Amino acid sequence: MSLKYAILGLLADQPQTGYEIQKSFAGSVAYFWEAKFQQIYGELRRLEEQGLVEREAAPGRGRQQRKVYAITPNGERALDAWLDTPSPLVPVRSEFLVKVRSFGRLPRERALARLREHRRQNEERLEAYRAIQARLAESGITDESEIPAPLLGPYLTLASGIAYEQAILAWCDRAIALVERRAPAD
Amino acid sequence: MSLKYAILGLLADQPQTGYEIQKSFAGSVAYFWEAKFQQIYGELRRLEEQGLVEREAAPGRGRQQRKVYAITPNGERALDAWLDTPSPLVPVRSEFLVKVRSFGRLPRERALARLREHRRQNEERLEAYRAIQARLAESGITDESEIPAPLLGPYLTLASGIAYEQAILAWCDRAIALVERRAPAD
DNA sequence: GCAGCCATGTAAGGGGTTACATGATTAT
DNA sequence: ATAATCATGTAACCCCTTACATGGCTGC
Repeated sequence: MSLKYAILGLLADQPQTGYEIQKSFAGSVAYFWEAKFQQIYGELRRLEEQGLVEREAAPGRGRQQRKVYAITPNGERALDAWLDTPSPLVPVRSEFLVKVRSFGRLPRERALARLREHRRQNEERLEAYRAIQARLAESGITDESEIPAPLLGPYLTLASGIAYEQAILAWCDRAIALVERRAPAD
Repeated sequence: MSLKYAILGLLADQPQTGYEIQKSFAGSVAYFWEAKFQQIYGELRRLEEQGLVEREAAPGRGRQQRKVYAITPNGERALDAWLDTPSPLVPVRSEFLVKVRSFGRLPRERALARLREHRRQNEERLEAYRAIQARLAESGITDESEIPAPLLGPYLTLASGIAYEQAILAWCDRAIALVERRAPAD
C-alpha cells in the first residue's frame, strides 16, 4: 500500500513521468522505500483508473510515449487522509541480522570479515546522505524552525537516515571489537 | 530466502516444532525478521524435501500431529555456507517514513500526533529489548569477550536492536521539538 | 556509429499476508 | 464447562522481483 502513497507524495511535489518518479525514489526516498520501474508503471496505471492521478496534456515535442502524470484533487484528498493514519510498527527485515544471530557458528575471522563489510556498506550510504545534506544546506536554511513546508518532510527523513546510519556504524565498531577480543580457537 | 536460513539457524540451537519456531521468532528474531505460522509450516515442508531438516522420531505421548524438526548435517553445511556470504544492503521500507516525507502537507498538530505515536511504539519495543537484556544478564556473563558461542549472535542482535531504538527515539525527540517550534499557521 | 541514458511496458514466479478451517491439551 | 494455548494446515490474493522486450534521444 505504501507505494501508492509514496507515488502520490512525489507527484504532489510536481508532475513527473514514471521514469522520473523512479529516479526521485533513488534520490530521496531510496533508503526507506524503493521500487522498480515495472512496479511504478503498473501502479500509475491503477492510480489513473482510480482517478487519483491524471496524464497531463501536451506530452511534449519530439519524445514519443512520454507520459507526465499529475496528482488530482481526489488524489490529494486520499494522500492527506492516509498521512493522518497510524502506521504499524514493522520489523526491520534485515538479512544481515539473521546471519548475525548465528555468528557463533562462524570462525572468528569470517564473522569479522562480514562485520567489516557491513560497516563499509553503511559508511558509503552515510556519505551519500551527507552529500544530500550538503545540497540541502546550500539552499540557505539558517534556522531549523524556518524550513519551508515542502522541505520539512525530506529534511526529517534525511535526519532519520543519518541517525540510523550513525547508530549502525557505532554498533559495528562495538561488535567488531567484541569479536576481536574473543579467543581465536573456534 | 532469509526465512529458510532463519529457520535453520533456530533449529541449529535445538530441535523444535513449527509452532515453537514461530514463538522463537517472536522472542528473539522478532525485530529483524518475522513470519506467520503458515509460512513456517510451508518452509519446513520444503526444507524436509531438500533433506536439510528431518522430523524427529518419537513425536510424543498424547499430542497428535506434533512434528518436531531437527537440522541435518546437510542443513548445517547449507547454513554455514550461507552465513559466510555477503548480504546486500537493503532499504528500510518504513511506511512511517513514507508518511514523514509528506509531513509538510499535514496540519502541525496532526504531524505531532503521528510523531508522538511513533515515539511511544518504539519506546515499548525498547522496553521489550531491555527485558530480554535483563534475562541475558542474569545468565551470569561478567566479561563481554567471554560470551559462549551460542549466545554471541543473540547478544549482538539484541545490542543492535537497542542501538537502533535509541537512535529512533532521539530522532523522534528532535523531530517533535522542531515541528513544535514551527509557526502554527499552516 | 555506438554507448549510455531516457522511457515504457509484458510475463512468470517468489515471498508474504489474510481468510478460512480443524482439533487436542491445559488451566480456571 | 469454557477459555486460552498448543498445533497444523489450505486457498486466494497482493506486492515485489527477475527476465524479457522495445524504441527514441544525446553525446562522443
